[in-house]
Amino acid sequence: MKIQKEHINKIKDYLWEIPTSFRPQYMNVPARILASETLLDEIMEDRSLAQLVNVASLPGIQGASMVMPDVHEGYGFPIGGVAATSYPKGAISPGGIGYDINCGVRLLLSSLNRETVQESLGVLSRELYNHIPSGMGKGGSILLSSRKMHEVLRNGAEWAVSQGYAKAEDLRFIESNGKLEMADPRLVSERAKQRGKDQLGTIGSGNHFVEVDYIDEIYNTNIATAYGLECGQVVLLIHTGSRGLGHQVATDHIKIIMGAMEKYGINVPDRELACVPFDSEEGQNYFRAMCAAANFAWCNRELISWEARTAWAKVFGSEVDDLHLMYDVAHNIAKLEEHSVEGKSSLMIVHRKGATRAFGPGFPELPEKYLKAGQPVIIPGSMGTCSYVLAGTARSMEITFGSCCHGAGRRLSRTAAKKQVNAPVLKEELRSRGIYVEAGSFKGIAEEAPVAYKDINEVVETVHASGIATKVAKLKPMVVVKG
DNA sequence: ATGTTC
Repeated sequence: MKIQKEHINKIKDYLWEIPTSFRPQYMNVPARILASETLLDEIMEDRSLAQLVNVASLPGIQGASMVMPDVHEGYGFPIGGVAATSYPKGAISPGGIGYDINCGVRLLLSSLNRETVQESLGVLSRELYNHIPSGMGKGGSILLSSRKMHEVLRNGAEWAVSQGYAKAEDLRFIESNGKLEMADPRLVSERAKQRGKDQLGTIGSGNHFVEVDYIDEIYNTNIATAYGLECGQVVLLIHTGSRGLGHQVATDHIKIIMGAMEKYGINVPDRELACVPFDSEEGQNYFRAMCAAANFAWCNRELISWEARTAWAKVFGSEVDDLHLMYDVAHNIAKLEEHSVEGKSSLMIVHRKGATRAFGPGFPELPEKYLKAGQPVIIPGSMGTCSYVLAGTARSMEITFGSCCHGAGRRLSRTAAKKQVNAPVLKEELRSRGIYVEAGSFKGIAEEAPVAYKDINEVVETVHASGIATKVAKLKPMVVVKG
């Protein structure tokens, strides 16, 4: 099934729709695309839209299946996708969350400015690289006993605080306070726990990174002030997830759910969309295991922050009590949330895969000082390009179930990128532009080259212009640490 | 994304 332009209707600027009449035999709702004309052309080159149409067939799906402007194809669901299903009988589908459960990003703020750190960048990049293990299969300095693993899976970021690795004030600035109460560690397999036991405080590989940036431009002074952002300020960006543990949770439960579908009479057009009713035994077991893996990921980002703070103190002096958490947002997760479709409000299971939550002003979970501004939305660009901070809006609740894009989004496969990119040359090029790259392998650099990604500016302009989030600040990189 | 095919 190849989707052509003629199948897509323009609803309004930046919003497109494939109606249910395209595949009436299985689309339960329309499929919607948030994109500029340019990005839509790019999106049509891979299988993203075919996958988006498939998602519209999920049992109990509400409103529309949706993709953000950074969408690209993934396992079953497109990455950059949002699907809300009715609670409690609608589908839960692990493919709608992805293998890297609670992959997410956090932003830490320093009190230093660009000029002050300039001379220390070489030392800083090496200290960060040495303190934060990166790369495929890499372990860290903490080895969790099975008792402690249980505590991490149960308590998330809170565990890091209880062990003295983090400040209690961090917790208020993490989505869901870094802990999903539904987590049940007993539903995480022994094998998943084994894979994860030495992975706290490690970034992994692929698009995961730790980056030092400075704030290049402020677009909205009021919101920037509420978030604590100033022009020229040095900040730290961390992007990673639940590592091998979350991957194993997804693997284990996808297998179980594939085997259970038939007994619930569920038929989906792609086996990678495997799903069961949320309130079924298999659905609950997956969801509770997913929550535990999400907690592991939050604890992981907390431990990486601890390592970064340690490296920071070493370079800038131990008297610097710096790097305060601005916010930590998940972009691969399912959440139970109240949303409104056609004027009727109800509880839904919101699957976000490569999409961040972007709740508007007044949302009670927000820290008090962000209440009027709305939820911070952190959007990393590709390596060496810029990143953005935006704020969620009331509008996002109307069109995207309170969601926004999560990054630049791939446009070339990893294999295609490796063919096109000369990694040592790229590293030199970035260095000549003042960007220090510390990476475990040239392979990683080639796969993450800017040419392999969409234009982050175009993606951010799209979400800003469509009103689902509002631009607050632009970040430019100085140091990139990768696996 | 991932001890990149237990």
